Amino acid sequence: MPELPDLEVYAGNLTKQLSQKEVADVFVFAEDKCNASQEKLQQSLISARVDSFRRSGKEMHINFSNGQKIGIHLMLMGRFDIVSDLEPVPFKLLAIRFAKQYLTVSDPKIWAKITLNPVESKVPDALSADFTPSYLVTKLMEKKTKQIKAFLIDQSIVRGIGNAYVDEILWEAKISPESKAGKLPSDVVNCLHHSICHVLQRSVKEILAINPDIINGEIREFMRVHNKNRQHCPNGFPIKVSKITSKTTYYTDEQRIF
Amino acid sequence: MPELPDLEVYAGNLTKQLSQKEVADVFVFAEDKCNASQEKLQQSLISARVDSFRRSGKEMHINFSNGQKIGIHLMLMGRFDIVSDLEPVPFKLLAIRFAKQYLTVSDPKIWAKITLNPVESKVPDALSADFTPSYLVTKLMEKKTKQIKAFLIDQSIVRGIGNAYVDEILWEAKISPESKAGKLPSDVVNCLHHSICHVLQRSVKEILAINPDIINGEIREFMRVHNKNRQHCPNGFPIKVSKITSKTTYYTDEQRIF
DNA sequence: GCCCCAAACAACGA
DNA sequence: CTCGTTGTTTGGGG
Repeated sequence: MPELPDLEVYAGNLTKQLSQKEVADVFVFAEDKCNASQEKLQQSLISARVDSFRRSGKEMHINFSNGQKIGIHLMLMGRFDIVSDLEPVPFKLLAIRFAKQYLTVSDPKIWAKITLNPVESKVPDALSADFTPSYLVTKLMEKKTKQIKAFLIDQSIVRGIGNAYVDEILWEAKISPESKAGKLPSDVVNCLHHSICHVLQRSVKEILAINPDIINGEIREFMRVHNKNRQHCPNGFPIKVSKITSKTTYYTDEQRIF
Repeated sequence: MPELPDLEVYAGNLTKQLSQKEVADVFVFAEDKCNASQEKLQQSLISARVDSFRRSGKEMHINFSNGQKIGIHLMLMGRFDIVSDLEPVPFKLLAIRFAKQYLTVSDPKIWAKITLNPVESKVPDALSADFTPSYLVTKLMEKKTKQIKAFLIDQSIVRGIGNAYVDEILWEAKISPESKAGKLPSDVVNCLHHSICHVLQRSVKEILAINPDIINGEIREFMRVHNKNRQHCPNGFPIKVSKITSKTTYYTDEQRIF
């Protein structure tokens, strides 16, 4: 459910709520969703303090004062909660106990993944400085026959863009999702790069404006086209729905195909 | 160009013309199209006699009296010729000299392939006894999501059917080329098996009736639907043309989709 | 709304 | 009308 902007806001709020807190205990409820045992996590984390929560692509990274890290991928339905009692939280995968509260990671589908000390990805994050226009050009040429929508949500090309925000980005850039990566003119590529950064950063602000303290759930009401509740985009064009590479896609006739 | 029925007729005619003839010499004009050098072929074949030419899938096999074999795949444009002088034959890949004539294999695209002692394929030939209805059923289930046209021309499933005859077969069986392999009812599968054998064997006779001595070139004028010169099939239905898995396909609305 | 794998399909070259 | 290789898309499952 959460995509990059949601996770970005969660990171700030979780950092605000939990930084400097000392880990009292760690519980793993689904060993097969974690690359380390409960014992290993306890050894690694107990008595360390939280430094920060940082988003990396679609994962959340928790950095601890002793240099240990935890990576969490929420997949489709995972969520964070901060609770005083574990009992009421259903579908728990992980809980970290602090003095008088717990951070839980839960997922009714049990698809979320927990990683102790995840390796740094070499793929640029969509909001990182190394995701440059020239990197984008190079990859577009390498993947010239790939549909631009499939290209942008491919986490091995750029990390963080998901199926909802890619529609917003392509709509803002006025590019049809079916365009071939290798066919975008260079002015359109520059426009696309700008739209990626602009849409994602603007969405962070829009989420904060609606729910400044959010650490789970999604806010999508501000979306321009990837939005079940709209029939028209802000320019008044009717929103169309179809499947592009098996994924539900919202777009309008304003978007040019290349 | 040549498909199974053409090759079947070539095999009979080449056997008729060349069997018992003794190999005087062998010339290889394109070493990269052959798995053996000219010297190796000369050592293997000189002074052996031709036993027979036999079609195997879309390949021609020449069997020699000393147990050696040559496999020839003509690909799209390759051809056999029997000539008294090599000079006029363009695009030669291979020539076998007999007492006073040559058998040549030529190909303007240089795609044809020559194989000394090809290994026997374990995939059944479409006209062999091991291509049974029950084999067909098994493979249809294994490849259940594959389009039936793509299925039938896949040489790893059954050898010998190409893009022209598959259209004739599917038209005779009244099966749409887009049908999924796994969805054919069992009576339709039996009908399909019968059509495969019937269309191919009948076409051998039709070619022989038109040109009994043919050893190259193609005869397609008798084709019911895969035929540029027809607008209607024999039943009067208009012939439609489209692309199925990138291949030109002729069919009519008589053919049911499963 | 996610990611993975296997299988099918498309694009290109020889 | 042919085949092989590579990369992309599809479909099913967790």
